[in-house]
Amino acid sequence: MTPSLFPPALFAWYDRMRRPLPWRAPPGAPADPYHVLLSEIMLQQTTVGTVIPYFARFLERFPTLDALAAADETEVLALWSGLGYYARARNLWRAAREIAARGLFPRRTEELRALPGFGPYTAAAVAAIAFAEPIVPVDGNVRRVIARLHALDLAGPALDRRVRGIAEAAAAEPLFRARPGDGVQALFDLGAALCTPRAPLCLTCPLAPGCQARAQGLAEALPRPKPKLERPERFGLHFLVRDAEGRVLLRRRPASGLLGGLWELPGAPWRERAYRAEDAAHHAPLKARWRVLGEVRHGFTHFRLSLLILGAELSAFPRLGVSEDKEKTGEESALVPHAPESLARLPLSSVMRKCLALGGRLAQESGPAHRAAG
DNA sequence: AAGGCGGGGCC
DNA sequence: GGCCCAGCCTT
Repeated sequence: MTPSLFPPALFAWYDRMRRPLPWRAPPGAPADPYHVLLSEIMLQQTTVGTVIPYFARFLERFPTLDALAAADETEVLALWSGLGYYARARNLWRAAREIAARGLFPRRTEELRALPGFGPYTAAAVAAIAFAEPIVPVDGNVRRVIARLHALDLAGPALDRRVRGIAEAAAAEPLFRARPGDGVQALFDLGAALCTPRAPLCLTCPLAPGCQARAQGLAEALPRPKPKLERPERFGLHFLVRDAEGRVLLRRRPASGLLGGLWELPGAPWRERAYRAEDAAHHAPLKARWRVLGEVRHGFTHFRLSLLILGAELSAFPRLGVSEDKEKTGEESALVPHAPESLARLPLSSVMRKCLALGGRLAQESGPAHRAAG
């Protein structure tokens, strides 16, 4: 007897417990496709609590999909600053432009899948939530719920294949076909509130009666965690230099790759060996009396980063930006002075905002320049 | 199939 | 500290 993914108890629980998230329409009302699209892109590998303030700011600045499509890519990237996975911002902007140019919002999974940044999950989620297509998007929540409901003691691609098959079969269940958007969001809420990765609250779970992992005492043990990959340490050396007006020298990273298109403090390439303050002479963007401002640590998905930050104050910047556009030649992009009040509207990563926060120490303590790190 | 791609909240 | 999150893309 295969358990149902969408029993009546699930909808009853959802109708009582559903989270009033800002992109959700009131019960019974149709969801705004633009709101659903925007939230789903933001929610990729990102928690609800993190997304909510970003979602609000985006809607305030870009109330409609057409407004987003008409914006500059850089402004979208700036509004995305701190949210991470910045390719999402570019893809979101490109997707909005494609939809606006076409004049019709794609409604089916197949059409949504063609938009940039729309993989199998996001396409299915938008189709189900915004357009009531009976398809079950498989995210981390759904994978966990299904793995437990069917006691799938698998991992990796094998688990994904089984889960996908079960999700496709579940899409045929009558209760789900009557309320596809509520059905998938019920699974999300279930995964967030009850069927949690650790310490699941099976006692009040509407799926508990049919849950095979629960019956076998395996609920918390499934799904099996992926083997952990090691995170190597990398080191950088960056320079925070200000002129008398408080302007900071920044450069733009290449448009693709890590932190693509974001501004950063000039510095030396990130490497496996630590830098010392003495390396300033070789890597500094200009001649100055550099002081150690501090060390900034930051964790990325696949490596840890430790940045040594040197600072200096100049009365005025020397002539900068010899070449207008060096990016095509593969060289570093030009240094550009930025006023402090403009930083909030600039595409900046969280790690660089940490570095800039050390700038407060520039104005203080007028002691002698440090000669060494640590 | 595997790895690059952010960041923060939680235990 | 490690783990996980409403994943996608490239190789």
